[in-house]
Amino acid sequence: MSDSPAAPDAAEGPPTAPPPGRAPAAYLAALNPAQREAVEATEGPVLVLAGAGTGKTRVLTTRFAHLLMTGRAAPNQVLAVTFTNKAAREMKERIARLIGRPVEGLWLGTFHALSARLLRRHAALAGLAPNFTILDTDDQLRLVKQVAEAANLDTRRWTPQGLLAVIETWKNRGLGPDEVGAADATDFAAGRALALYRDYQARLRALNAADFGDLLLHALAIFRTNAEVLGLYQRAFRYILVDEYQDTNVAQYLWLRLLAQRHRNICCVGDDDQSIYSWRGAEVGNILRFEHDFPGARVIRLECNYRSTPHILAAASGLIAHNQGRLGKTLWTEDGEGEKVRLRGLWDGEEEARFVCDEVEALQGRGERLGAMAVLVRAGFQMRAFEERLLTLGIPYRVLGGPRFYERQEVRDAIAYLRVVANPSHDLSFERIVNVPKRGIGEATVKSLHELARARGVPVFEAARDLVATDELRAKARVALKALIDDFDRWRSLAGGLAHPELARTVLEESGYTAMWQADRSPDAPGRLENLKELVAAMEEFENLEGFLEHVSLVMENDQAEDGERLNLMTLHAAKGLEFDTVFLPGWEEGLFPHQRALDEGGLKSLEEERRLAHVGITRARRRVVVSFAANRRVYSTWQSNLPSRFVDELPAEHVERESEPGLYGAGSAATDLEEGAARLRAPRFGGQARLIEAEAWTVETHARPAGTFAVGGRVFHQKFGYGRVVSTDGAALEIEFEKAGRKKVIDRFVEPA
DNA sequence: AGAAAAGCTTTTTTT
DNA sequence: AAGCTTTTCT
Repeated sequence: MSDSPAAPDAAEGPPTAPPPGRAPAAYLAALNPAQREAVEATEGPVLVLAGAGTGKTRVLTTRFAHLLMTGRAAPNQVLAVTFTNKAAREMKERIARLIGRPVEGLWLGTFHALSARLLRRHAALAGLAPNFTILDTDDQLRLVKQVAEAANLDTRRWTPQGLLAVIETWKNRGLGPDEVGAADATDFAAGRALALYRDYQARLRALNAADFGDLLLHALAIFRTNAEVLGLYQRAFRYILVDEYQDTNVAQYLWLRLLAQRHRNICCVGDDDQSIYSWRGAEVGNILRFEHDFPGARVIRLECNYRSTPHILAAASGLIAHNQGRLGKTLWTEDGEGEKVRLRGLWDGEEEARFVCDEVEALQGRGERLGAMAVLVRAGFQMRAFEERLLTLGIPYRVLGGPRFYERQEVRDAIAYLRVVANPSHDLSFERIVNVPKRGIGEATVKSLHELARARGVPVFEAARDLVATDELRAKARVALKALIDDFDRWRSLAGGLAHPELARTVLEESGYTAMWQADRSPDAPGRLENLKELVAAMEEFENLEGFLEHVSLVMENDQAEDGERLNLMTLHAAKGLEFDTVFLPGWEEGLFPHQRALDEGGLKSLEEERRLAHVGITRARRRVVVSFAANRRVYSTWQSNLPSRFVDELPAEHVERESEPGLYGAGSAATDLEEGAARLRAPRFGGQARLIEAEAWTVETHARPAGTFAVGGRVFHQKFGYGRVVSTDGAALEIEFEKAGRKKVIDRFVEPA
């Protein structure tokens, strides 16, 4: 994010009048009518429902440029919010291209980056100093763990991760500890969760730190309690643009609503059919309720698709039409027919990988670019089979969306060192590296450090300084700790005279951190050293160490170089926003996609989200979609037989080319026993016609078990969980207390009376 | 403090 | 099954 110091109050001032009616600017002429409407509807609340491939980004950036070029707003009077730094960067570039020069002083960035910027200005109002640190996920977890342990929570029964998840849910909904009401209660930790949340927030404040959720929450709290500050920004931002509105959570919605209250010129762009992040707090409801939340809102639908062929579009539309809760759009295209969506059933996951990779080679042989093809999987573990096969065949590929650069252990360790150099009171960082590399400062030592620091209310680093002057510690630990403290003191004194990348290099050398990895003989050690070099190199772009550290937690990412022609391999989630000529969608099996866990835990809502995910997958393709499923798949240790996904049947038949091997529908079934399933599949194979009929008959049979076979209290048997008793029933959903596996929710067709 | 043993998990992921 | 984390042992 460009961080020009433009004060919001300086942004007030009469905008220059729009130029009198002339021929429409060239940038408008390039739009279709709906797009143009979305760009020109500058006043009042506007919801742009932008289906996949309908030119969403183009509308957003053109609208921004339009506001500037017509003089409706100065650059710092527009607030533009995105979800990822990548999206923000792209938008900035495209605006610059439209305007013809780079624009400075934009309030364009992610919710978090913008909130952080606001919060630095008004930190005191949130009880923080302006130089507060932003915790990453690792730090967060460590802190939650400390809080849980300090409160004597049984962390086996109630994991810190679980507690963090509860806290994040509250934060996503804009609830600080004092706003969590009875309705938001959770039975986590036997009702102690709220108190722990309070402790956690107190610890954050003591550390002068904010986690990601806090950035929004604190900004929100400031807006709510400080009319003056809110008014300042309400007046400053004449126009608000929001990208990916379907992904906003409640806190973000409230944030937007407060800021938009005065001018009411808020334009949200999104697609309810591409909402796939509810599990991390996104509320589809925000987009579904837009007209209600912003009365008088104009809704503009972008339905002309510039990406895919009619068959692909029709398949995607037919599928998504099975969802209930949606605003509804009809995508259309002027494109020529193209190929139907191909559908292929295979014996197992390996055969599926073989099939897909053969297809990739065949397409390559026909002159298709590898980089224009992608394999989109539901879950990470599916990738292994493809990688193996691709390596065998020598097809170059890249995996998108792996662990991010700044999430890597060695990068975090290095940053922790630098943080402690810059700020001795960064306890979490100090604790992280105090014994990395190993110095003989063990758990016991750290614990006493911690206790002392807490008792005296000083940073751990200070406590360490005091402690080494005493005989509290064992000689070995004391000497090591003393040496570390001296090191840090020395590095800090160096900080003035040394360029910060040079300082970083020195710290990593002298601390023994680099040496630790040089001595490490594991295969990934060289890569880690490489990453450390990259980190130091990345520092060059910042003016000083502080500047680097401020940005690192929010906006650092792995710049995956576009290194030539490679097949793209990624999860469906990671594919959102991308497009390819050819898209392979493997693993369309019940239990995998839709995922069993979504089915078990979230009911219809989750099923619909899974379906949206399928919709996202199909609409990534420009020209070719190949859907496949495997009858058998090895999941962890055991073989599992699977049915084709229900989504397969929801693809409209007239747009699908079924080319499955005979006999592959309907493997599995009540015969969860592998032998039986395998025997069925080894049986003589039928011709296409017969096979389909068999499959349908089978489907009817499995879905047709009469409801009410299971009464509360009845004893039942489940293939995976064993014997149990029915606790309650809710249609097809049974809650069963299993003798071995505990209480589970299962679907009735997976259990039988015992 | 460090090594060995035991245990646990395993959808999706940004900031 | 495997990889990682936590617990237990020395």
